[in-house]
Amino acid sequence: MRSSRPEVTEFDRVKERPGGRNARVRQAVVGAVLRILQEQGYGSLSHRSVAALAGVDSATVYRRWPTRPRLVADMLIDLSDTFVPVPNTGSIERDFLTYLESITAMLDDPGMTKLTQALFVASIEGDEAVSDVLGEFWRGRFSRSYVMLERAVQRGELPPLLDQDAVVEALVAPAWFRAFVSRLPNNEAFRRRCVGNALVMARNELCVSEFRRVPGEVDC
Amino acid sequence: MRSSRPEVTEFDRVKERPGGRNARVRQAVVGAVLRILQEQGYGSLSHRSVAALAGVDSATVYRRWPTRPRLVADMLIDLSDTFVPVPNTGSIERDFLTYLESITAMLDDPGMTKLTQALFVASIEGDEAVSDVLGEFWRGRFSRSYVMLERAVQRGELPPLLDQDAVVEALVAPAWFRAFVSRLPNNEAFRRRCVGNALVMARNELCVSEFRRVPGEVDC
DNA sequence: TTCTTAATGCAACATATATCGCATTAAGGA
DNA sequence: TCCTTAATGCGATATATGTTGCATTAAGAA
Repeated sequence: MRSSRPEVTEFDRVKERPGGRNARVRQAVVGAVLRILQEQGYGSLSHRSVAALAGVDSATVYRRWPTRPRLVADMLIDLSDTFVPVPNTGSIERDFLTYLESITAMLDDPGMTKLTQALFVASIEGDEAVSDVLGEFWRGRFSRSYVMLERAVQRGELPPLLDQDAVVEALVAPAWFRAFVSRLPNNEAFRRRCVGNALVMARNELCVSEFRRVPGEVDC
Repeated sequence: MRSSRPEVTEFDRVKERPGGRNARVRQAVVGAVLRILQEQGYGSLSHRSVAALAGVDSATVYRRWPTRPRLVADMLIDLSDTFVPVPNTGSIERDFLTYLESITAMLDDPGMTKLTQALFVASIEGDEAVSDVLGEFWRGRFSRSYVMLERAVQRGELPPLLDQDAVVEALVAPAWFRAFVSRLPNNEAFRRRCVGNALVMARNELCVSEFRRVPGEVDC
């Protein structure tokens, strides 16, 4: 079954007008979305509220961003600055601890908490395209931290790493888990334990990932 | 400033009627919430849809559960059966792997995915009381898995553990992180790596958590 | 400048969500 | 059994959320 839409040649495509008013409206809307999310949270994000803050008509917002998750996803594309700076202290232990402290500070900051929660909800409520955008966003954030690992390898603090995701996940995943799932407290002892775990993992990566082949030697 | 509500004695408290119709309505509503969440997801959960499926009036649902997150939280209180069985294979390595496979299977199952996502959204959109209920729910789920650790300690596979949360988090937090944040693929190699990491951590817990006091001996 | 037309603003409209008053129902006690 | 009254069902109402038609505006090309 083919669509009932009449066939069109490529020349029939809509002429887009990316410059001028088009871009101005997008900038205003996207900025309004960010402000509303940080100051009030996802529950206060509506096409109406965004339109009012951006100074455009709500019908315009509806036409270009049919759902709330798309508003969030499009806002995110412009959010190029990082939330979390990647430290460079000269020691991988201190780098890890500083980085994790920044992550947990971000997860505790009210504005960032609201924004992060909004990304979660948008990712869940949105369609496949939206969750792809958000997943790509987070992967980009965390891949920036790989430079910490590379510097440590160059300094000889760590062996060459096979899987950088694995080490960064060991460092930060428990903090996210506590913030959003178990809601256990996120204190200094907890962060030190995560740092120690990530370090052990990075130093014994081969052994850890293939533990089943050398069952007696798991702890290296 | 005191409330304008007239003072009341304890005897004036509302007489509750927990049995009979009261309980019947609650059971019908809570069951409807669970069905809607598993079959359609949080986006389809409305007081109207719940009322229709439960066979009660929507005003009744509004009166007893003013918000959607409260519907979810109250449903959860009745959900006493575990999502994830705790294995007992006789080997902590196999226990860990089986348990993590169950977790990831749960995170992949469509019905459970919708339900879990709904818990997330409800926790974010709801008030403090709701997120407390959901946090308590998850902590209860994961504390059931401590028995795996205790059996391993009794068998002599693991040393006595100081912090069971830490080990379980090392095992499961990366899977949650991938499912909801980075959306990286969740394959066999990944799960084995998580198991190996949790094992190393459990076997070197003291060393890991206090790495800063013995910097040269971090890898034990 | 003038012309074409995509995009906007505006208003009317439709539907969904939430609240309230009131008559009716039924649980639990006398 | 009858009585009291908390809880429900029903309808009216208010507000929020989306959609559509159309005249107007302004970007980009001639």
